[in-house]
Amino acid sequence: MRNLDGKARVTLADVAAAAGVSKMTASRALRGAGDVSNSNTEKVRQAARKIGYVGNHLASSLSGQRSDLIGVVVPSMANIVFAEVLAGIAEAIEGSGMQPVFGVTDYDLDKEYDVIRNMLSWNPAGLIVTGLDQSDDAKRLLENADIPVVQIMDLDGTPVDVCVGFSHRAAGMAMAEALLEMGQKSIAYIGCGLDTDVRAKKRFEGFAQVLSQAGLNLAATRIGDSPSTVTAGRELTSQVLEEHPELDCIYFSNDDLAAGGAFHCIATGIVVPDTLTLAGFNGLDFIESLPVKIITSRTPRREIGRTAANYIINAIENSMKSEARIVEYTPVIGYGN
Amino acid sequence: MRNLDGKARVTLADVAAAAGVSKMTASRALRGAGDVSNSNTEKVRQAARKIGYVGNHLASSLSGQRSDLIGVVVPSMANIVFAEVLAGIAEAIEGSGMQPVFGVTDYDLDKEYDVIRNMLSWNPAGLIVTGLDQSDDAKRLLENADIPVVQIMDLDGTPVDVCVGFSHRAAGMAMAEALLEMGQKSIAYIGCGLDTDVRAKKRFEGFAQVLSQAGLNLAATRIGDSPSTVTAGRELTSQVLEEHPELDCIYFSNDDLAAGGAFHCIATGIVVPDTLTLAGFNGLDFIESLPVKIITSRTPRREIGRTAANYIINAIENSMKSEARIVEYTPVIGYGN
DNA sequence: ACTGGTATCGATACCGGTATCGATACCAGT
DNA sequence: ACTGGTATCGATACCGGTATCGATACCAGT
Repeated sequence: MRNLDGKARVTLADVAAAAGVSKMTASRALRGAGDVSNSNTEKVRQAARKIGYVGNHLASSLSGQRSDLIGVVVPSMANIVFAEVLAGIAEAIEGSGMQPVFGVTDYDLDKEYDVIRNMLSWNPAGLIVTGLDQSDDAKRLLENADIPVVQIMDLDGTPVDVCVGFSHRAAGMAMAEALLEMGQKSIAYIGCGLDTDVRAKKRFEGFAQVLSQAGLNLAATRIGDSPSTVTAGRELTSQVLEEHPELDCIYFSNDDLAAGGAFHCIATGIVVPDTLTLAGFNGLDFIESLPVKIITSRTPRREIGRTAANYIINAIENSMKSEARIVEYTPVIGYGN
Repeated sequence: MRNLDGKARVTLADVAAAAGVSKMTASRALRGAGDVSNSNTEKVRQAARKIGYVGNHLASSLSGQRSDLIGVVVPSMANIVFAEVLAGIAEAIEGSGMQPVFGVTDYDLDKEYDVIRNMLSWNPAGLIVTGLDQSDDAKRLLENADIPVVQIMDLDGTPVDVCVGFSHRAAGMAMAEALLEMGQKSIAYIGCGLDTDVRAKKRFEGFAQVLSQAGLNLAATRIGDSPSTVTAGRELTSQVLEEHPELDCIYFSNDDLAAGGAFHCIATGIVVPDTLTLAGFNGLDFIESLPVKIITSRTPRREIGRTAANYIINAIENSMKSEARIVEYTPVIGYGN
């Protein structure tokens, strides 16, 4: 790396020399670490500005035995939900001097282990990991990491440290109750990728449980292998309705699929929600703008990201790991927003 | 950080001791750097595995004068387009030992400068930055960074180093030509946030230029301040059509707005595309599943991310910065996919 | 004049790796 | 027996910061 003049990198030693103090004093002055006179602090700051000192996070992190990196592990980036989580994290981190690094697991436990392990080798200040269902090996890594670890987006399980999210099981149950209360009788379920997306599966289980407790069986269950896309939702809905034209309600594993269902209904003239009620999950922004009303559970993705990042920042500033703590959100059921 | 037994971190020195060689030999063996006998290589590998050595990227990066971090700067994470770019980057990086770090600029030039500067202080191996329109200060940082820099998603301007993307101006022009060829006469434009989203603005300019060269003025132009959301698109479309019911075509600054327009039409019974043609930009996956056909320009977001990351990885492995190079994609106009 | 406390500063060691260079051993060729 | 080359290894210095501890100066109180 070169500085603005194309010379070799400007180091703290250069600043110290320019200010006429020792490296140590320069270091303290720039960090505001105290034990420096006002006049020297000012001299160092001016020198740093003048010669364009930037600082080297690698060095300070190595020396300080802790980096300013915050590791974020998400299952997918093709899903707007996790992108919004990252947005919340970036928002909370901004101005704190921390830097978020991310890894994608593709809903694969082995890959997740590798990603976590690789992240730990950066000595991050904290880790934000999606979900509670890591492999045992991965959990052990997290437990022994000796840094704040926040597991997000789920509550159904035993957190390693702190946990910020909501219960998917409860969310599925709540949706079942809401639909039953609306008087739905012939209810189908459509989902995708339940073998890898454990949280979608939890919702499904909670949903089915409430129905069966109410003495109702799912009129149809259709679980696809493809990713949860609008296109898949439209296709699966078409298939299910062909076999079960009598349905009066479909619960989808998420809003993308549900939107696909809505599009199928619009295209084929099925009146939603009068003839057929559609329900999704997440409360994506565009749901409220759809030309037909579909029900969804609004989840606070961005807020979860923000809360998780803030927790880590606080834990670092107070240089301590708090006792295990859980922040629970409750998805709100409604028509879009 | 602690190892699996709760002891203090396992270092290379521990591995070396366990294998009965020097740190240097252990280092070489684990990196496959040569100059190590086969027997010692094996001993070191086994020792490392046995005591659970993980390595410390901070130390190796600092020592090696270059980190394995790849910095990624995007304007927003609430937009699925950039999330997909990140997905492509993560995909390409996987298994290379690199780690992506990201920063969000919120379309703010000052914030962008800060983010870039902050990233450089991590001595990244390379930088992927969205767009060509950084501030002069930020450009100077990039030019002097002495690492591969890839600017993505745009081609209209002068790249600092390598450039992977497409021309937004040309994309806007192409869409105008396509719509003219279809016989559209009374064309409106609806966009959001053009003062900050320079790429959307370039598309608009190219679009308007072709129309005016064809002797056509925009029948209406509506530029909102809100973010480009489906909801905003629906609302703005409603407003524009109220004032200009005679329109036969609307070009939106992106697919989200266009989808909002489509939803408005569906809700109010306007037949798309027979009565009103709608055109967007990006080719988001769900466009092809909409119950009405809208035109869009499909952009290879994921591929751009992948290409950019691969370029950096190659540049590092060949330990050289190639001459300035441009990878140009051409968005494909059509109905969805 | 002496004592104890506070403010300020810098020398030194260290974080955990890698680059560099010299040392050593061994071998083939003459 | 001597020479030159190659393979292998490790001592040392270094990357650019920060923690720690001791040194110094200065001041107020007696």
